Amino acid sequence: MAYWLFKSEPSTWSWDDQVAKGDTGEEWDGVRNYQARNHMREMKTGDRGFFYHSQKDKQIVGVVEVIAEAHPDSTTDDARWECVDIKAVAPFPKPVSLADIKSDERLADMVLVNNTRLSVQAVRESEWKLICKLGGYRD
DNA sequence: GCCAACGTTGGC
DNA sequence: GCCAACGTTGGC
Repeated sequence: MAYWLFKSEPSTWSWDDQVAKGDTGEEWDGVRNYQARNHMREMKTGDRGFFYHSQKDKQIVGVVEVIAEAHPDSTTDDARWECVDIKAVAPFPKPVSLADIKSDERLADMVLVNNTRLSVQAVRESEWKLICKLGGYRD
């Protein structure tokens, strides 16, 4: 199983919006970046991801699950762009902020720290476990 | 609101 | 194929 991180501006698409979709989930559309798209192509049903609020929030607020593998992005006719569907699994009892992550040397290699602009990122298993712990979330 | 970092575009 | 110009993102 692989782990990922999905980043969104809460004013555009927030954790609450995601939760409101329930188990039906929603496609993670609108990605127009090759690196991010390539990550989505690698995703398998059942993979887990963090849901990160950028901009004002700057924290990981919950866990999502991939429920459909890469398919054409319905918001464009451009065949280059694909996306997966995800659903909310559970919120973090204690959201983990960017500042928390930056202050922990064990997370210094996270993409979130080193390539802040990438909207869909890969997360290492060690990072996943540590952040779940920090967030008070039991997998 | 500013600015750094990065990706994309388009002229040559 | 290179590189300058431009647009966007996101942290501060």
